[in-house]
Amino acid sequence: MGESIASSECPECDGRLRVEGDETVCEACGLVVAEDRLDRGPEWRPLDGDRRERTGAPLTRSRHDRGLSTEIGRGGRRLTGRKRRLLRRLRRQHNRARIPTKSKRNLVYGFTEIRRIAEALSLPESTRDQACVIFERAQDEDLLRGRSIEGFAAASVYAACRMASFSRTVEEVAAVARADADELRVAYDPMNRELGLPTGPVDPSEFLPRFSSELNLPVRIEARARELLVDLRESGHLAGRNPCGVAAGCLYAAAREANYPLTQKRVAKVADVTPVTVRGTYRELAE
DNA sequence: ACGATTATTGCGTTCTT
DNA sequence: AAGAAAACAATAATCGT
Repeated sequence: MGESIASSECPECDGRLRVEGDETVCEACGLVVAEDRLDRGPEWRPLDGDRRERTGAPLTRSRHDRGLSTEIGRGGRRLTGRKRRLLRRLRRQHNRARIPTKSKRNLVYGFTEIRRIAEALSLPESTRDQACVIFERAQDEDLLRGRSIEGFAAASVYAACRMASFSRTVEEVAAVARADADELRVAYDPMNRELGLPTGPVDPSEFLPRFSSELNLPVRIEARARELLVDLRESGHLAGRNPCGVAAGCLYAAAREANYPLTQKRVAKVADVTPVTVRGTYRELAE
């Protein structure tokens, strides 16, 4: 067989690949491996009323005007002073007209920040756009007043990741956002409450691929850790525990089982927990 | 405000080289 | 024998309810 259609490992980090919407993304690093947005029927635009009469270029959620903007360039410089002044005036007025209201301005700012965060986290487009949807809903529900836009931008990204089973910790998001972890939480809580986000508890297995590849562990160890995880789940041992810590503990146990050299300290570090926590789930596994 | 989980710190023990 | 890693314990901080 010539070129295989679906290789199942990420070319960057060997993480597992998953199809999400039009994209094939790496669960570990979020790299978009393949994109295919040709002829997939009507564009996916949730929560957007019935305005589906437009046609044209693919729309993106992450610009307030969904990419349908026109700019007046400053290309030719072979103009007389009078025409240059005219053009300059036109350009200024045009740019003003693009942003009709104050609230739109906030949207623009929020979307810009979301783009920036999503870029820093190498998130797939679909997740980024989902974050924009969430942000816009939050503003429509008037959740923003008295709270920071940056916090909501970060929280939107965090929420979108969780909804895509792509969870990042609030610390990870806050690290690249212009908001700290507290701001993120202060924004996320009302969003989760008022918007009724479909986010169940975070499954520790969502962290296995990323941790595993950061530690360069063989795939068989990650697979074994996944098995240990379902054991824990079935015996009800992971209620209320930090999912990162549980994932780290399973990786450690799997490595030790295979006599693969991996210290508690190292897994604990990539999982952003302490060795004590790793040990906690490790001994749970020794039933 | 409460109970459970986790972090932190310190220290005697076990494993590796 | 020396140094690192894992285990243990007590207290403080944090989180979910």
